[in-house]
Amino acid sequence: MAPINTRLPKGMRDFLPHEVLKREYVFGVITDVFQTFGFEPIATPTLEMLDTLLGKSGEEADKLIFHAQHPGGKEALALRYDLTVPLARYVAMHENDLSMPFRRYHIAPVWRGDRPQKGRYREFYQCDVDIVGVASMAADAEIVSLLVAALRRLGFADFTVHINNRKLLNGIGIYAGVPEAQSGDLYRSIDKLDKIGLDGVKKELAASGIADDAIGRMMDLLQYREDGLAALGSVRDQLRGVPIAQEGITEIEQMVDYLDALGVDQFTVDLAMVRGLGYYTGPVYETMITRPDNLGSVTGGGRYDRLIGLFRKESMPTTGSSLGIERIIDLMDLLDLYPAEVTRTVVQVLVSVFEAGTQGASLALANELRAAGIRTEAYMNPKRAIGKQVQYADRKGAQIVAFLGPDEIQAGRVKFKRLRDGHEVEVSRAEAAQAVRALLG
RNA sequence: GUGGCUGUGGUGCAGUGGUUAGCACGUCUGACUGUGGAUCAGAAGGUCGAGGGUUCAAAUCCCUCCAGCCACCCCA
Repeated sequence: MAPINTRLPKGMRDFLPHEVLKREYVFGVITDVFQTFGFEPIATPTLEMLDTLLGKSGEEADKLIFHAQHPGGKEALALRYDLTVPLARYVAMHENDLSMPFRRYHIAPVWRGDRPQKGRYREFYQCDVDIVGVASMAADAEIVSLLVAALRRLGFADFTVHINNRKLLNGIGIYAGVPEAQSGDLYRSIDKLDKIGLDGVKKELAASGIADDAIGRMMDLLQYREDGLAALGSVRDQLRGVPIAQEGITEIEQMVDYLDALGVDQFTVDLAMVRGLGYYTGPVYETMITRPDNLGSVTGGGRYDRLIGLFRKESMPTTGSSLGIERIIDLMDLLDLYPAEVTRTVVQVLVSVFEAGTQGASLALANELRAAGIRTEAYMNPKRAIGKQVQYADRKGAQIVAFLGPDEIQAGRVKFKRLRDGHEVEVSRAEAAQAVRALLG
């Protein structure tokens, strides 16, 4: 009989034990940083009503939403596309039970019917942190500060948070005279500045049918981009007659002040950074790893003061970011950032078994070690040669093997061998757990 | 949705028209009935991604489809 073939849905993966252990380590570090900053955990269903998700993140996003229909189902359901839109729904639904401002984090899988490629999957985890109910740029600065802290805690050193502001971008569009309908094309082209250069942007804008004089004015502004923070003064002068741009610039300046207060300096003001999602209204930020530079951004977020307003009468100012955990994990491997205590197996001690008659004694020893909080596996097949049992322990990455043969049992003792260096000790049963701890060092 | 590359035992590969498709690693058994990454001997494991075509003959050439990877679009 032909076995059933084993393929997985496109863009979805299985994880081996050692991979899960690494992922859990990353989740753990990030969770710890989130909590240190005073954020609370929440959870929401993987499925939402389709209407909850549609039309929130932009047309492109709608096309990538996974529809999830039960054969007899009457209501249209979908797998969540991100954790931000569910948050907006959640806040509107539970506002009675939440104290404002509400700071929450959420680590969970999301689904996108995207075409997979490097660092990109159809099912992947996002780690979101958001502050609901604070209009001040202090909230935005705190989010950025948190992102920097989390990345540093994971061991990243070479990265930069790029900061821009949607109001400023809008203002630039207005100043250049680009019609509202074409602002999407405009932003998209600007965002590619790094990839295609000023000339490339110019060509793309022309191809989108944007007027030459508008392009010229755009180019004048984008030239300041290199100056980062220092560009703001020139841009402010240039955009003197555009109130929305002035507002955006003021927001950036305030944010920068707060970042200084928080001791954050790993950021840059980047006039050409645009975030694709449709709901952003103010500051936007995105982190680029600067050393290996092929995996794209590793965090992305911004302020979306109007999103919650789609789910209740009045909106609430909200800002937050998502950490792209999958890319972070890929990079952790690439840069070898895992500490030694992240091991390939959960097992610290493998208790070997010599013969059928001593299996009970081996189990009893395992039980004692477990009671002392040591992660212990008892080998189950007494017929298997001891050498093979040691080999098994070594292959799977266990650190210590316990030997408990007739001689030791007779003497009330036990022998432990540390596989890393072959070092062996023999101790009384009463000292077993202590000896293991010493060997684990 | 568009384009490029790839598809041979569990994994990584060789084999570019000619007898029963090879190799390495892994797995299993034994030499070794109280101790690991070694050595030796042996074994299991493949409808060569699928279907069609060309040919006396196809893993090899042609067509279609499927899948994977990479890039674009977009995004974490």
